[in-house]
Amino acid sequence: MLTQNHYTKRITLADVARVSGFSISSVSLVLNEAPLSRYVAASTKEHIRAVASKLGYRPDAAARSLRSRRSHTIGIMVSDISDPFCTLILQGIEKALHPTTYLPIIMIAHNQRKQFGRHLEMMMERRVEGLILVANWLFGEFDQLADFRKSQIPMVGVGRDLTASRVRSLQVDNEAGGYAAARHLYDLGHRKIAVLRGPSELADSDRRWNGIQRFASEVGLPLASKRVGQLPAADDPTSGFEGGYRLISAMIEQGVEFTAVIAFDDLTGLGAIRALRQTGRYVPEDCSVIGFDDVPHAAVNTPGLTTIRQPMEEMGSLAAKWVLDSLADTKPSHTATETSSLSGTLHLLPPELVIRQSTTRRLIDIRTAPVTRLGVAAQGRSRRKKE
Amino acid sequence: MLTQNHYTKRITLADVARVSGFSISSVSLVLNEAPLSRYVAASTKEHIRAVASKLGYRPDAAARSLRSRRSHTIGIMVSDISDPFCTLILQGIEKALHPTTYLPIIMIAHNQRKQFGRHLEMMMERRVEGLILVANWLFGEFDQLADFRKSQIPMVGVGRDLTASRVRSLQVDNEAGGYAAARHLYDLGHRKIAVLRGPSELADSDRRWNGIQRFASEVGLPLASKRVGQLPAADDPTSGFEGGYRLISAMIEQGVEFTAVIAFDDLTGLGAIRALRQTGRYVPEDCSVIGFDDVPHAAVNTPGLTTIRQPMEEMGSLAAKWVLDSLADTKPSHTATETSSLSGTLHLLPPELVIRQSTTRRLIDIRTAPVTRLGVAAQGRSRRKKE
DNA sequence: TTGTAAGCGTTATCAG
DNA sequence: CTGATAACGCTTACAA
Repeated sequence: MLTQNHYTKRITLADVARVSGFSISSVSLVLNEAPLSRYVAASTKEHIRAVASKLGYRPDAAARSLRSRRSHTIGIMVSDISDPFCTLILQGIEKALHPTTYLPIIMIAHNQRKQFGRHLEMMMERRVEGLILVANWLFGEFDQLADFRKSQIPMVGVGRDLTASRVRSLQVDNEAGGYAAARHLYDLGHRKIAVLRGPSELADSDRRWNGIQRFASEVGLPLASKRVGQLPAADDPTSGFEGGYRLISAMIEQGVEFTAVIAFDDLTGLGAIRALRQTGRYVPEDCSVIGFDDVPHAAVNTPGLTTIRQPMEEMGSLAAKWVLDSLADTKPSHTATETSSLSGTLHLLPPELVIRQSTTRRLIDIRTAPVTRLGVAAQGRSRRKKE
Repeated sequence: MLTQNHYTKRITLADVARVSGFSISSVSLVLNEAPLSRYVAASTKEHIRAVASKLGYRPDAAARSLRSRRSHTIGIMVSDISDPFCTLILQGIEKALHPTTYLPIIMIAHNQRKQFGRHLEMMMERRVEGLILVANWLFGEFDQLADFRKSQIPMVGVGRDLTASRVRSLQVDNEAGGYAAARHLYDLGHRKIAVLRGPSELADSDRRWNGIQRFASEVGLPLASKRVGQLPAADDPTSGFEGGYRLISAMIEQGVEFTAVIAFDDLTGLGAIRALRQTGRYVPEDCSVIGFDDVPHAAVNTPGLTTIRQPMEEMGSLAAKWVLDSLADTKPSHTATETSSLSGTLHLLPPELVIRQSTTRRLIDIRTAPVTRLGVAAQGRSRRKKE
């Protein structure tokens, strides 16, 4: 009344109290359905609620969290929102957080160091109660992470191994994925397999490669170095398309022979397909291609891209559950059994081979293979004449 | 000191004041670089700042916004985070907001009414100062929108026409897009053009169709109804792939002839390609396909999908600028020249034809057409023999 | 130049 | 069962 506000008059608890004729505290109790509101007369409750909604009362989040010292928010730092990999993880996080009282505060770093730092800073200021780091590509160490650690705020990383920054992390088992990819192609009869490794500064790249090598050595399959390419360093996850295209084009130009390609990720695989197609080769008839990730692109391509699937949504949900669990555990007064013992942990989830149409038996065997092996949506029915 | 907090002792202004030996207000002035801090001795400033950073002081966002009555946040409601369409708009918004002091608060509705409402509610409670609605698919009217209007909080919708809910909106010119698509195919010599319309409950669907019809009637091109299909209602934007696949499969099965397809969106176009391929037809040799949107899928498909591009990032930035402008205009005391006069406005941005490899001259003309017309990355060099 | 003090809208403790 | 009242951490007149 005194400080008559210009335009946006906000409805506060005091207003509801005044209009309803009850005290602020009663109103607060009722509207929050606090335990003590049990003793409030039903008629009173009803009246208060009616007034509140008639007035359009909405609690002020800032005041509430100032007083209660709880923000009820969980910070989600996403390195790149245009990458479907991150996006799907986000979806999983969202779903897990939805039934809780926690609100995800999403911030986007656009793969830029400065933004990471700035946003971590804001998350601290907003007093997030937990932090999930969704990283698809590079992710360095930041001062703020140390502060988060000190504040005992539960943190978990998804997508990348952030244990070096002492952040508990969640990731697909890249080694197993590489192994599965190699095995799939080998089982289809391929022996000359080209491998497109990821950029060297990505740890995943090595892990997948290790898996491939492990399988190869188990079955005695040689991996000629002329058939192994490596994507250049890049700070953009979609650069794989271009990279795959270039590497395969180069191999073809140099006369390197291969009947199958293991690509670092789906985009790289699609780039490979483009290169093959442009030189008159068809996938999968002339060459099989397998990707990694199973981003949406893979399924809608023709031919559908066979790939090693990362359970992205599941990863997101699991990460969210971890922080929720930590949050629940945090109540016990003494520091419990050292939650920090988990901080160095890296948890691996199993990948899954998704067979679509981009991989098939070596051509020489193809006539004898049952058509149904190619799957429902196989596009190979009217096979191109061999010239 | 009194309420010795168990674990998370927060550093407050009072702490900095005590340690530095100055008063809370001085510390506040200095750390905020407030106008009045001009009169503070340089040495004092330095000292205060040093203490603050040594102590690891971080202002409490809740307290700050409670006191200042400003949240410095802009709410972004995204209908579906897994849709690249939304994601790219988001990117644009982010970029425009980044240089400002406003923090985007992103909420994801997963295309579910209930979530929309719930999240709008939370945005009100968090006292967002502006609201951007990023909708790719359906978006109904919500009670909360009325409240936002009442609170004079600037709102803008991107992607869908929300003027029915009296929200100023920003959208691509769908009619022009449809027109351009039809024209492109016509110019390539196509006369039997199949059209896959979007779901009837999407207004965009009609607009694009109107554009197509307008062009057709201008050049006297008949659009036989047997060549026109319509996607079924669906609440998932990726359903277009399936839909396009089905519609084209059906047309083929019924012996309908066509040499080109205008798809409602890119996913629908990719579905069409899948159907064509599965019946032994190649794109673009046997049939051209044009999409709409230019989501990332379009570029990495082989053949690259020709499409009508929506300037999604630009749309996002523009939307953000609009709310920032409204925010700036809001200062003048008297209600200015009715900002609300804009509330019914629908702003259209021009689409852009992006020619890739999925469209080409009608086969009969193809031998005479210069190869360069197909673009740099044309995959048609080793053309399949006609059987 | 620096300090004092009055709130911002809630919640929670403690009397009545 | 209901009502004062004291914080929560910060900003900002106004005093000194």
